[in-house]
Amino acid sequence: MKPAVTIRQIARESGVSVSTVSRVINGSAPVSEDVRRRVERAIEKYAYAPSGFARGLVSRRSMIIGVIMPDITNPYFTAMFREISLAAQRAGYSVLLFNTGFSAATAGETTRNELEAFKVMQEKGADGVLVVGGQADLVRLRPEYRRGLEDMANRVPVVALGNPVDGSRCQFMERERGQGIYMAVEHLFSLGHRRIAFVGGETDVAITERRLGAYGDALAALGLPYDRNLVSTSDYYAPDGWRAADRLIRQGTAFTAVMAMNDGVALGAYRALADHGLRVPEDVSVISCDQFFDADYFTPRLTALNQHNELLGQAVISALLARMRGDAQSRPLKPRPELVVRESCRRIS
Amino acid sequence: MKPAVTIRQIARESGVSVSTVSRVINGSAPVSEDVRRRVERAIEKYAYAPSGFARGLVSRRSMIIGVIMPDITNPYFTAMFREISLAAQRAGYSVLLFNTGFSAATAGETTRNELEAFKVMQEKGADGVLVVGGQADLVRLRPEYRRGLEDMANRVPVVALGNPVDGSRCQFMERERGQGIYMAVEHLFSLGHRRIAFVGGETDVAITERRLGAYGDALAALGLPYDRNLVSTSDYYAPDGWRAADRLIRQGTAFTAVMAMNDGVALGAYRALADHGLRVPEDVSVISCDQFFDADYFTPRLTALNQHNELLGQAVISALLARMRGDAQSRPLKPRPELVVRESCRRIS
DNA sequence: TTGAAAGCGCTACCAG
DNA sequence: CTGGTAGCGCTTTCAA
Repeated sequence: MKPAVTIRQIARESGVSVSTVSRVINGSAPVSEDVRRRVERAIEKYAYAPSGFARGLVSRRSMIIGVIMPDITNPYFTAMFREISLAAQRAGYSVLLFNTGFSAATAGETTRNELEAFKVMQEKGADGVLVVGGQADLVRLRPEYRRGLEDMANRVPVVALGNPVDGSRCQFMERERGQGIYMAVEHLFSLGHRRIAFVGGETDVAITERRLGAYGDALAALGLPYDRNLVSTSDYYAPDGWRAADRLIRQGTAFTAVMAMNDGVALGAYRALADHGLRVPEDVSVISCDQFFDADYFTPRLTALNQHNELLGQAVISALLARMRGDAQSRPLKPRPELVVRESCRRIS
Repeated sequence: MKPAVTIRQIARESGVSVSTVSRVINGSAPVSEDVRRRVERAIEKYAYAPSGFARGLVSRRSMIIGVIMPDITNPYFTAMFREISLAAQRAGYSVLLFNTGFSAATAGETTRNELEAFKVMQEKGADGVLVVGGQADLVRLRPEYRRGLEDMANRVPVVALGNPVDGSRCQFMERERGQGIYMAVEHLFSLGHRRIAFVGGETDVAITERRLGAYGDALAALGLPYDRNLVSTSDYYAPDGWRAADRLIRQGTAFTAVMAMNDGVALGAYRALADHGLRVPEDVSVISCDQFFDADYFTPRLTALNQHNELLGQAVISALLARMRGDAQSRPLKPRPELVVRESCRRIS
């Protein structure tokens, strides 16, 4: 590897002082046209890239935004990440991504990863950090986590998408409060369904609890009884949807419709249903509470709630950028869920 | 935001010199037990995090690995990223991820993003960088790209997963050379299929060209004619699979099986087939050339080539880490594709 | 419009 | 085993 070229070499090469080179790089003060050109030529010639270390040391800015997520493999996070990354780049920032592997089931071990991420963000001098899900999504946080999060928030602006912790210095933003669930239950109800199952999601995770709560409330509002045998939780992916639906079917609970936590879970549910000779939507209707990318390509096309995760991602990064700028806390837009009716739900009797 | 605490404050607080604090932080020299404890207590008390800027400036290491990918939304990249991220973290590195949005169709604009990423990696002092796909995957590279890549490779170890460029300082690694395609074609052939369509993928992208080449070769080896009406390219996602398959059907070309570029494309093809009243596998068999996460949950379960993208991710990051260590170039393991027979292909007449 | 010089926080070397 | 100190490459006064 060639040794990196420094500002001094550029200065020497163009016959000016380092201060002047710095000025042309940052446009921080007027420089004569002639000098500017000479300097730019030298920079070009040596493919000079100013050292972020040195810059950061004096400017106290890294132009790095940290993003901490549990599982980039999950389309929900992926969709958000894409927006975050895009907005960050547009604003001139690079993104340091930590994929923590956090899951409620393994919180004992995976919390370490999150704490480690918090520490690293401070070390790298991130100008702002986004905590998306993970332990922040849990109903109850571990004390170490709270402390770690707070330590970080004391040093750098942080926006967390998760369950609010009061007295915290981070700004918390929440996902939908369950309004979408009402729409879904009502849709199913209007189609004649009375035995509506809920499938997928992990207990203790705020979003699951919230949706389950909304599901119960919606049933109650419609005068339907709440039957706990109709809820089969597991996790957020296709295998979990399969498992949860399979369990539901085997246990013999009668139902005519299933609400799946998201498209992944719905896919698994489709599969489990088919395995038991049940057709969608002829025998069972399926609706997803969180649409991913391919709902429109499922067979049958999947009726789903579009939670506008891209907008959520945009909202979260905007809030962080605003916070970094020191702007007054803008009222964050909370995307409103939208029911997209496709082919997986059917009117019955 | 509280001002960051520095090593001097820790030194003062624990009544020792900064050198000593540095020693306990880095374990770079023996320190008496008593002193070590005092220092550690102070570090803990102030939640001290050493400045990566200052450290990097002197040590010339950032403990950052850069990853440049075109689309984190694509499960192929996502699967690789997860492995990369995991291995990097294990080795003590953080990951700076650039999602460039590169696509062959918009190379004109998106190449800028890649070049920008190269520059940023140098500025941030990445200790190594991984270029996964993007323009590196194209059959022909733009000169600016080559230059940008080379400039970066002159300063930092880089491993690129893509079409090899000779005379380059980056280490190139390639994805499968089409062996899997033979297996797929043979499988279909052995099931009695003679009219095998190829769907999805963008022309000019190395992997597509390679697979198309292998497809042609396999047909030839089996004594089957190559009918260009049987190939319908588009892109790598479900909508593209739909479009390509739909076009194929509408144009009236006869076929009994389709090879889809990947699971996303296969999903779209399933959909297009269904839209035309064609059943899988009764009327048409479908096979995917690149299995993603949910093949086993499709209905019917999707027969696919497992290209072991996770292993690829591991191979790529291992190669980079080795390169960073200055190890001799280890012969990189190239995962061998594996045909996973499920339910989407059927024996015919 | 330009240059000189003082650090930013840390590591590493040199003394002791 | 410990402390002092010289930079690392840059930005930012302060003078000229």
